[in-house]
Amino acid sequence: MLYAGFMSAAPPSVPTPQEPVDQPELLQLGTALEADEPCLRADAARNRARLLEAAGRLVAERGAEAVTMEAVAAEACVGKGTVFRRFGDRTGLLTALLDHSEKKFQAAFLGGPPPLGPGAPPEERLRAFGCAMLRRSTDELELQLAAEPGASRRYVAPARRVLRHHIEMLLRQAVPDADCELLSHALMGQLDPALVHHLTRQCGIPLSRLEAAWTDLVDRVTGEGAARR
Amino acid sequence: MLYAGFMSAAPPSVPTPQEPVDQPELLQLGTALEADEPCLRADAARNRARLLEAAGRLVAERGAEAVTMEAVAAEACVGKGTVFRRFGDRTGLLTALLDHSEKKFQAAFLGGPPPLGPGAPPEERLRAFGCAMLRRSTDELELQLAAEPGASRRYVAPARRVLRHHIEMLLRQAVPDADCELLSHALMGQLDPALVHHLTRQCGIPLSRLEAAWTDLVDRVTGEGAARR
DNA sequence: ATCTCAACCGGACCGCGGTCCAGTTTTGTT
DNA sequence: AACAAAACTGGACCGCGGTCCGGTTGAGAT
Repeated sequence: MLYAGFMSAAPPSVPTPQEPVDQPELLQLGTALEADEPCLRADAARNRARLLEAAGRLVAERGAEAVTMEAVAAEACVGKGTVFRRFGDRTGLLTALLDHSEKKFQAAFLGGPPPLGPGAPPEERLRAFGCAMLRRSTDELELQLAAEPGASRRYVAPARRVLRHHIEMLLRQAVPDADCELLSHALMGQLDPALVHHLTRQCGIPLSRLEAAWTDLVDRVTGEGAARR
Repeated sequence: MLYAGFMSAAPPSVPTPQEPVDQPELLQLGTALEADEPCLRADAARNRARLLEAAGRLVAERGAEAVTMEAVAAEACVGKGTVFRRFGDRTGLLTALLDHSEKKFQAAFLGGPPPLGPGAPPEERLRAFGCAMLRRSTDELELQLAAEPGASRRYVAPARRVLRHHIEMLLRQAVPDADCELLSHALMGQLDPALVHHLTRQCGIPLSRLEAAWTDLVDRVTGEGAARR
C-alpha cells in the first residue's frame, strides 16, 4: 500500500542493503572520539575488531605485503566475503588500519597546540605541518605505501625521471642556490597526469586555470613573482 | 646497461637468460629515431609489432581498461607468455604504447625550438614546459592513467583530502590572492608518502634535508623567502 | 517466548596479472 | 648442409582481489 504508484521514481535500484562499508569519517571536531562504528550489529562489530587485530598481527609478523584479504580472513577465522563487506577492498582495510594514527594527527593540526594547531601565523603552521607529516610518513611508511597500489613504482618510472630531471636542470639555472632536486618534485606534483585528470574531469576545472596556476607557481618558486606583487 | 639498477636490482639473479624486456630507452639525442628495438630476433620483432598494434586497436575500440594482457595476446594471435616476455608487465605494455609521443615530447623540450627547447631563459622554459605537459596530459590521458595502477583513486582518498584542505586553508591566510586550491596540490606533492619513501629509502636522502626543502618551499610560495634572499 | 526481517556470514566462483617450462624456431658456426 | 646453442613461444598453472548468493543470526516488535 505504501508503494502504490510510488515505484516510478526509484531507478533500477537493486535491493542492495545499502553499502555498509564504514568510511573513515572525516573527523567530527568535538564529538566523542571513540564512537567509531556507526551502529554495527553485535557480531559484525566483533568480526570487525577481529579482522583489524588479525591484520595488525599479520603486518607486524610478516610485513604489509603479507596482508592478503584471504590471509586476514583466515587469521580472523572469518569468511572472505566478510572482509570485503566490512572494508570494501584492500585499500579500505589498510586505510582502516591507519585510521587511528590518522585521527590523532588530524586532531593535532586541527585543534592541538601551536605551532601545529591554531594560534600561530599560517606560514609557521605550514612549516610545522609539513615537518610533522614527513616524520609521520617515515614511521607508518610501510602501511601507507601498501595502502596505495603501485605507489612504490611511481617515482622509478623512466619517463617520469626524465621529465623531473629536466625541471631540475631548469631550476638549477633559475635558482642556483636552492635544493633543486627536491624542489623539482614539488613542481612535478602539479603536473601529475592523475591530478590533471582529477581536476579537469572530476572537478570541472578548466585547463586555462591549471596553466595559470602553473605559471604562478613557477613565478613564486623562481622568485620572479616577488617583483610583480 | 642503460637500465642497470632499474627493476629492484636483480637479487639472487637466477639463470634467467637476461630480462629481454625492452626498456623505453631514455632518449639518445642525435641517434636515429627509429632504431627502436635493440636487436630483436625476426619473429620476436614481428610479434612485438603485432602486440602493439593489437593493443592500440583495443584501446581505440573498447577503451584502455579493455587492454587486458590476455585480450591483447588473443587479439594478436600470440601466447600470453609472449606478451609478458616482451613488455614485462601491464604497465610496461601501456608505457610502450605511450612511448612514441613520449619521445616526441622529449625531443621537443630537449632540442626543439624555444621557448620549450634551449635558447630561452629558464623561467620561460619552465612555464612553457608545464603548459605543454598539461596539454599533453589532457590528450593521452586515458592511457597515461591506465599505465599507473590506482591512479584514478589517489586524489579521492578521504585522508588525503583532509590534509590537502588544511594546507589550502593555511594558504588562504598566508597568500589570499593566489589560487590556493591548486597551489595546495603542489605542496602536497612534496609530502606524498610514496615520494618520501623513494627519497629516503632508495636515494638515501636524510630526513633533515627533506624538512629543509619543505620549509624553503613554503617560504618561496608564501613570498617570505623573498625578503631573506 | 515467538515471530519477522534486515543485516550478516561464508565460501564457491570468476577474471586477471604474472610465472614456468617443455617444445619449437632462428641464427651463427663448421 | 648439418648442427648446437640461444632465443623465443604458447598455454597450463598459481594466487589474489573482488563478486555473488543461499543459508544463518541478531534485534526489535508483539
